[in-house]
Amino acid sequence: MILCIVGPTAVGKTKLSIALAKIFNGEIINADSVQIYKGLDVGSAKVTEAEKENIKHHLLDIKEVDEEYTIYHYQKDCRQKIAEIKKKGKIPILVGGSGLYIKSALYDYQFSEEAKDKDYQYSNEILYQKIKKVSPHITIDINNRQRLLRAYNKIVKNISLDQTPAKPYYDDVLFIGLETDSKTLYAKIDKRVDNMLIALVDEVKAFYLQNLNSQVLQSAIGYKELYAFFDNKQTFKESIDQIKQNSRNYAKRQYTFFKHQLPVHWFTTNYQDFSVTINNVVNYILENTQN
RNA sequence: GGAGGGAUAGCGAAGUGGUCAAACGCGGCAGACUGUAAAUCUGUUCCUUCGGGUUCCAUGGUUCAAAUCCAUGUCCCUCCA
Repeated sequence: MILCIVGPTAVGKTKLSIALAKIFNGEIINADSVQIYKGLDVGSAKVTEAEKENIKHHLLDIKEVDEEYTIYHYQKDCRQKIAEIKKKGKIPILVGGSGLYIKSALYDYQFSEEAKDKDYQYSNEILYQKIKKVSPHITIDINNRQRLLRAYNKIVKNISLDQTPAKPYYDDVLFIGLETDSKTLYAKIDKRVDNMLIALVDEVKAFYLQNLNSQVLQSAIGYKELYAFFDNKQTFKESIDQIKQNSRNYAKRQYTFFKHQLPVHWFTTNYQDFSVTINNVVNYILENTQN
C-alpha cells in the first residue's frame, strides 16, 4: 500500500501524515516542490524537527536553492524512495501540495531524457502554427508560451506530442484529501502568514543579502513577494497582502487539480478536534486494505 | 463664508447625447494541466423562467434617444478665507 495525502496549503496535511505514519508504520515522502530545497523552511511551512516526532522524512532539503529540480528528477527520486520504503516492509506516505509532482511519480508519465527547454525567438502565433502542423489535434492555448515552447522543443528533438491520458504506475495507492470550506481555509491562510511573518522576513533576507536569485526564489510564494519589497518595488504591507492573496489563489488551483486529476477520497478537516479527522481517515484506510 | 473638482457594476477606473449592460485592471467564481507546477494559461462575473428585465448618487426636466445636457438636493475632495 502507498498512501498519498493531498490538499491545499494549511489544511493539516503535515499533522495527518505524522499521525498516519505512526499508526501504519510509515515513512513520509515529501511531495512539495518548494520543500525540496534547503533553507526554504518558514515560507514553505516545512515540518520542523519537533513536529516530525522521529518519523523518517524523505526528499526534504535535498537541493540548494540555486539548483535545478523538476518533475523529471522528482519522478525518479520518489519512485526510488517508494521502493526503498516498501522493501523495509513499511508504508510510503506521500504528502504535499504539488499535484503534478505527485501525478508524475504515481502515473506513467514518460520523460525521455534530462533536458531543458530552449527559448526561441518565434512569436506565439508562429510557434502555434508550427506545432499544429506537426500535431493538428493537440490542445494547447496560444497564449501559454511556456507550453508552446515545451511542445516546440519536443518537436525539435523529435519527441512525440502524444496527449493520451496517463495510467496509474502503481496499483495500490490510496489518495486521501483534506479539505475545508473556503472561508475557513482563507482565514487559516491569513493567520498562518501573520504568524510566520517575522521568521519569514529573516529567512528571505538572508537569501537576499547573499545576492541569491533563482527559479524557486522568484516563483515561490512568500519569497518572490518579499524580494520585491527588498528591491523597493513595493511596500511591506503590499508584499504581505500579496502573499496572502497568492496563497489563497494557489489553494484554489490545488483543489482544482486534485479534484479533477486524481481519484481522491476527501475528508473535512476538523480544526477543533483533529483526532476526529484522523479517525475518519484511519477507518477509511482499514476498510480499503485487503489484509 | 468664497472658488473649483468629483459621485459609474464587489473595489479601482474609462466613457461626456444613440454603435453602453457600460472598455480596462483588481478581486470573486469556474476550468486546463506529461520537464519553470507555490509555475503557466483559459472562461466567466447586474438580474433572468434566456423571451427579456432593471442600472451609472437622488429627484425633476430637455430630447425621437441621457451614464453623458439642464435644474435642485445630498455626500466627498482640493484651494482661498
